Amino acid sequence: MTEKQRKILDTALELFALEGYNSISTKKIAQGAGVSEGLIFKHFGSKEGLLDYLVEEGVELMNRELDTLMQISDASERLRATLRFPKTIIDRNPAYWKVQISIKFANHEIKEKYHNSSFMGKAMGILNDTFDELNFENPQMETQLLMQIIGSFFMALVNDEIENYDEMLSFLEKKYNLK
Amino acid sequence: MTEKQRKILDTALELFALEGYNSISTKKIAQGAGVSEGLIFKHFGSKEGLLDYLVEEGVELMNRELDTLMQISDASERLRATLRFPKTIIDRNPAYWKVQISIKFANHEIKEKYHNSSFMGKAMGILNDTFDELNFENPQMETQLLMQIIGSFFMALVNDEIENYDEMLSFLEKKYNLK
Amino acid sequence: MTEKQRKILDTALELFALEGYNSISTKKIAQGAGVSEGLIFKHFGSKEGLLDYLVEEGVELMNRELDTLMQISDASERLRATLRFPKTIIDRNPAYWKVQISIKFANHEIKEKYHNSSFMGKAMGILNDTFDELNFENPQMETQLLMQIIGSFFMALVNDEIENYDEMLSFLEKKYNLK
Amino acid sequence: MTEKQRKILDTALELFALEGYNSISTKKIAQGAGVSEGLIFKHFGSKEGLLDYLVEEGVELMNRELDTLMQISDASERLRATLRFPKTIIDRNPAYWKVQISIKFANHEIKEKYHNSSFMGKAMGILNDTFDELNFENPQMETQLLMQIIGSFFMALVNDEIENYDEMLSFLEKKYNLK
DNA sequence: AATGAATGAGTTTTCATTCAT
DNA sequence: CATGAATGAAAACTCATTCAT
Repeated sequence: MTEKQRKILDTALELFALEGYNSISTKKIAQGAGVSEGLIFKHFGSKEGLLDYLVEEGVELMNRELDTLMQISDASERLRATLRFPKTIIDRNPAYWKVQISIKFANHEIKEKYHNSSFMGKAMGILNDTFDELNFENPQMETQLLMQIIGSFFMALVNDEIENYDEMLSFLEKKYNLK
Repeated sequence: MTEKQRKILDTALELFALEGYNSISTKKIAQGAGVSEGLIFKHFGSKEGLLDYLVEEGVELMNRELDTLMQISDASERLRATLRFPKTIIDRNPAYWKVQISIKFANHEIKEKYHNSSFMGKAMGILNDTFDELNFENPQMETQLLMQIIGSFFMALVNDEIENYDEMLSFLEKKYNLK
Repeated sequence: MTEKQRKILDTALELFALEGYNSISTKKIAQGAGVSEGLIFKHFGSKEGLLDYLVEEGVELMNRELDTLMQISDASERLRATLRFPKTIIDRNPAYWKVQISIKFANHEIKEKYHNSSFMGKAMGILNDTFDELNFENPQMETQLLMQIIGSFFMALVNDEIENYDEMLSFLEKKYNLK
Repeated sequence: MTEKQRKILDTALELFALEGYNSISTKKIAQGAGVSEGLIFKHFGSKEGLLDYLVEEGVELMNRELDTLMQISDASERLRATLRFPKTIIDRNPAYWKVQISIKFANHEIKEKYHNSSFMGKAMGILNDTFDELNFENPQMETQLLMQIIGSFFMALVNDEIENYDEMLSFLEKKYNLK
């Protein structure tokens, strides 16, 4: 990957997140990245091809993060890490995830692309096993509920809509008997 | 409001929901509504004016639904109704809310408009009072968490992403000691 | 048809003929016609839609010219008129046919469109009947040959590649025993 | 000439014939030939340079074919060969002439290039001498007419628009007293 | 000789909006 | 109230061409 290719990706990621895929023109991306508009199409084929590339990158990185999560052997510890997961990975790579996730939630077409992707199933698998190990009464329902909660936290965090996230974490940990 | 005015609003609502505000042209709306493109501008000034009108309508109806919720005197009953709230109002007016809510969640600009609107505060007020009356330990945190959960249910429901919603409700009611 | 619509058609016809369909941009047409580029698409849908319209117009006018030819009752007279046909109709509507025919012969896609069109069959029918009435030995072959000759004259005339057309006509009339 | 150079020429010839010079991009040629786009410009300077090279090649080969025709000493035989000329050379080198000729007739710019080229004059010279030797009354007019006919046969043949070419040849030979 | 990254001007087409009727 | 002709700016994308390696 050439330097300019990377620059295009970074710029697009940032702009898509700020104003949405539909509102950002390829011209703006090119200007932001300091390259010619044509280069975007040379490298990514189309505006949607560029988006695909970004989404794919996000999926792969997310899968790697989930692998890390999965390797925590102690179930309580793993559940605690899961609750902290949104914040953890956003903190580790702030700009990147802010935009990746806001793309995901802001956009119609992308939601589809993401949804078929492996990592949702993987995440549910991890959670289900965890609740199982911890002998929760209804691991399946617990999983489903927590997936919703974590999803909504992801969205809230990238939109800076949560101030007292730490407080919320303590609160949740108590609910899940982790304290 | 003339018949054509109403037709424009209904068509726009549906199309915005299906493909997103940015992807729908005024031409498509006009064709769908069977009116001339000019008429949209005569009545609503601009495409954004049309959107504003729709959002405003949604806010007002939501406020009325919340008023109904608020009038439930028994706190347990009220909390139960709150959990059921997303499904209840969507069932009462399926097409309407499917689109109103999917507009809200799919779109950048609209999110802002909605967010400043009164009903979020009102909803939080109701929830806070309810948890208070029910002597929950930390009403504020409970409120914040349940707002997230309910929000994510709204989104899941309009996208038909939840199959076992009733089971989920039972599960939640148990969590909130309503059973 | 509004005045501007007609202006677009006339300008396009002229420019297509001068430099070929592919080499003329919709921008050039709009500038030449003194209208906005968008108007072309409002009225004709696409650049190809504009071409279709022009071709269709040509087919219809050609059919009408052939009807006139067909109404000549005397066979010798009709054959003489047929030989003169290219020049006759080009003289009657010089600019129009110059471009219509040069479009037809210069362009790949259009050739197809024209070829399926009725007037080729109609022309062959007229010629065949004529040679029949005049008791030519092999009317079918005569028809086929003369169609080729007339076609090549059309092309030569619109490209101003023939100086001594009248001489050529006399020569042909002798060949066909019309003198 | 390197192997890649030849591949470029062959690919371009074929593509130009299929879709026209203007509609074929250098990218398509490069892809079809399995070379980089840059190489086309290295070897031929520009897209038009590539075209020039192709046209020149065609002119030279055509000239050689005409030389062969010219060497037929018997005038009747030569005229017969002339009538068969389009079919003869197309059969001898089918792919090559199909495209060379369809380029010539399909394209504006190329027509000019061809027209100034030597072989048209040479062909007319041969025909004129032939009709002279055969004591036709008006060799010049005969020449002009037959040039048109042969031209139109070339075009018809490359477009597969003639089924009964042999029958047509017999018919013509009779017309020219060759039978 | 050959590649492939890069460009900038150009292409067709879409869009929200205005205005005379 | 309603239409539809008309606009101009901007959209995604293509193209021939250059150049460093």
